[in-house]
Amino acid sequence: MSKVELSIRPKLRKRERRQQILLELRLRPHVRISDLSERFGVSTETIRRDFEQLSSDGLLDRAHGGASALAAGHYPTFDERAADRIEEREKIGRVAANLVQPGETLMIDSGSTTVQLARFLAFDGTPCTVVTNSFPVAMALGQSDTIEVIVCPGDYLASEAAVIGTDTIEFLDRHSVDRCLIGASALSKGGPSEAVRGFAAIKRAMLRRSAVSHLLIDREKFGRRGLSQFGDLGDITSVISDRVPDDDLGRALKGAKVEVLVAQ
Amino acid sequence: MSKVELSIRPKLRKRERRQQILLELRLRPHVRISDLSERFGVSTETIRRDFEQLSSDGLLDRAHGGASALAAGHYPTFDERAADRIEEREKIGRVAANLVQPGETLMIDSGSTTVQLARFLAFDGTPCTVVTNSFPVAMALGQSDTIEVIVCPGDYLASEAAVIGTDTIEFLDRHSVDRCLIGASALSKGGPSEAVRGFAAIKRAMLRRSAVSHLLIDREKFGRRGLSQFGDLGDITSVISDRVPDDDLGRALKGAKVEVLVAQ
DNA sequence: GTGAAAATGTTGTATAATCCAAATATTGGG
DNA sequence: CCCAATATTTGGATTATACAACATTTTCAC
Repeated sequence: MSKVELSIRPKLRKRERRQQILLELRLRPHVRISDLSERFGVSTETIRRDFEQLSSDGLLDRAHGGASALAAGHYPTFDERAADRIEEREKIGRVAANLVQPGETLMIDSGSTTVQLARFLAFDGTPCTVVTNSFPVAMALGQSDTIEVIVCPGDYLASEAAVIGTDTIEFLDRHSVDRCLIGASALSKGGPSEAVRGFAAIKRAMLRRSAVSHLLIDREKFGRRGLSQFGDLGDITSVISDRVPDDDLGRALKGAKVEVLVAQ
Repeated sequence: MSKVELSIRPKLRKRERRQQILLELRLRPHVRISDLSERFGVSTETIRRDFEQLSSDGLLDRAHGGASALAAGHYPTFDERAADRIEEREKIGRVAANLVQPGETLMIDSGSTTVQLARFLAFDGTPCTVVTNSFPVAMALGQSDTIEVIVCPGDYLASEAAVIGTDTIEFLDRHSVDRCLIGASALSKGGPSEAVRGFAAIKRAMLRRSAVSHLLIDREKFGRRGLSQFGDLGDITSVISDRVPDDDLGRALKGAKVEVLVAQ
């Protein structure tokens, strides 16, 4: 009777080498195949196979000639996000950035569309003060020296590179701003909703603390429903998207007197 | 008489693109030339030329087919380009990570050495709770699911990717931890000091709120004095460095009963 | 406008990395 | 010790990238 050792201990040499690769990637963002093969004294094919498996195990990202550590947050790589998809988000972000008047105070939440907004805001250099719970948003805005960025406290959520929790909510509740610009996982007649655990409360707080509220959302999310609703249509001043909502949702928005801005 | 405008405004398009590249590298560790050229709608040669300059400015690392973020933790600004001495910092970080006991609460401040510490802590997976004002530290720790990361609020300082200010100090003062692990710009007989504006107050608060204090500092900084001193030798439990301090400083440390740990 | 300078694009060639398949070496169980 | 399974190496065809030289476009001061 053969033991299950075969699967329990799938050979030490290979395992050890792959562990070393992962360790290396913790310390440097990128390793080259040629360097590793030289260092371990194995052929490049072997390293390539290691990369292949580690990559399919989701432990690293492949690159031509090497491999890199996984992105800190939940940012899809270039190949994942379709070229047209990011274009839509850029358009939405640009339109949203144009809404901001010099000297205003803002709240911006976490999300791939709001990061685009942040990039345009930073590029335009519109002087303003922004409160955010998102690392990428803060970093994008930080490139402009005319924008003051205030970061919320909270529990760090690595998958989204943002902070959440009661500290975050309390902090938001101590501030008041002219506008908030937030994303959502879905928008239906009932209102906007969010799939990421912990984000709904953040968005609710931002809606509560700002005079004007903009929802940045692409067409894909129309009509859907996320895990938890964080407001109803009446809470939103305007929706910014890449397409006009269909009749059903469109009527509901009109009924709730929500302005609809379509990018391009 | 020609104005100096030529150097003042070296074209916007290129500058913007390069900033986008750097931002992208903050969000993910590696970018490909092909992806960037497609995204910006420029030829691969242009991106290659961007990489070349950014690399010679010490802002990124080149790789075959792309570029990766610098191994050092804090994001270098245009004026500074000291990217080496990584090995020493890694050693110091490893030693510091070994000091942490499972279940402890920590405060970790911003700095290139403390980021190395964070990487080792995350790699070891030592279960603990960390309060930090540094984005890179939070992101590094976030890779481990055994570490709870609490981020401080505050004004975002882009050059260091960290938050500072009264919100940060107040937040720190509402917490108490077992250990703090902090860096410094300099260490002299008079005590540790810091060159970055706004950081001294953070470090002072962390020293105040923790039972045990470790100073992570490489040999280059011995005997120097930074802009503002943030404590005296007696405030420090131990110094972790890559070399024993010289006689003068060494005696002072011994007199103040500061333990000295030397990495390798 | 106009011309010079900078930035970008294009092309061709050298170099490097990938892929594939077959041969060889290594490992662990019996 | 041998066998079978798995790793690893090797070589050559294919593809991607690097680099340099030159052509083109854009920018901006005049």
